Amino acid sequence: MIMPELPDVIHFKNHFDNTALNQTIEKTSVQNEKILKEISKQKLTSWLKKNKFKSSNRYGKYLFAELAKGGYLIFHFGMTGSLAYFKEEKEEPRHARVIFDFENGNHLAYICRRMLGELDLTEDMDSFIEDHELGIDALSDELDAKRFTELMKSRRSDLKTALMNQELIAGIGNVYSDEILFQTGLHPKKRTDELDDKQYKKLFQNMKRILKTSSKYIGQVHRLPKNYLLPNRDGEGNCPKCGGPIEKINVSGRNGQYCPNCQQ
DNA sequence: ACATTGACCTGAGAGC
DNA sequence: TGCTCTCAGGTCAATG
Repeated sequence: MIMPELPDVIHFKNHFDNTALNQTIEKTSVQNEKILKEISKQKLTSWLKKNKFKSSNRYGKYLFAELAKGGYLIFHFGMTGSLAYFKEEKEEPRHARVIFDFENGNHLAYICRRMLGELDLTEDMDSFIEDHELGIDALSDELDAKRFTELMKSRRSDLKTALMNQELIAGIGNVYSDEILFQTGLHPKKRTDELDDKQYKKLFQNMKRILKTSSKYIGQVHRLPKNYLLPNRDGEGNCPKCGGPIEKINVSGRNGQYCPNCQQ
């Protein structure tokens, strides 16, 4: 199953860009109004009527679809959200909460099984990002090792919690924080003030590399590099580096996984 | 300032 | 086969 973190949202963005851009939206069907949360069904449907998705931007775990007539439709995927473009009505995916019908007869479904995601509208991306107190995007070119280190050290918490804090760096969730720490050989509960600059640089480089690499193989974990922890989650999977058992660890209420041998 | 806990929400899959 | 029930972990809010 896909847990929508930054690499997954890159994947959704690619799908969206390859299918849904520049087509007139004829109709928007809201199957479950609770997914809108901040906006009304009327506002959404009227805003999108005869409009077009002009481009898209990803920020953290959010996808902003720019509308030809101004403003942005914002997709947040919660834990179980995704997008699927389809042609025939009978192909409509399960748990589709909102469906966009295009002039060409095709459709885009916003799927969200557990209803923890949200669709929203905004006039301005920057103010939305500010209002939601999102930190710098994890893959932003403006984020370098120095700034990353400063951000991480600004919180006195454990590494895993700091990595997942969207106010510091936006985009990393439970799965990829585990992977980044695993690849760097750091224990999830190590404190942010226990690392030196060299270790932070390594952590930073691994973060960038893992997020980029993973985005190419969403839904096909077998194609990930052989030393990744990710395919070994949830099961009797062993550590791909030392062969030892993967253990669960509760960090800030999250179910983290790590190798006690490789991550001291 | 940070940690902890619970609420939101639903269904896949485990276990019996 | 079918029932029950645990569990998944993104984000926010309340409490310690």
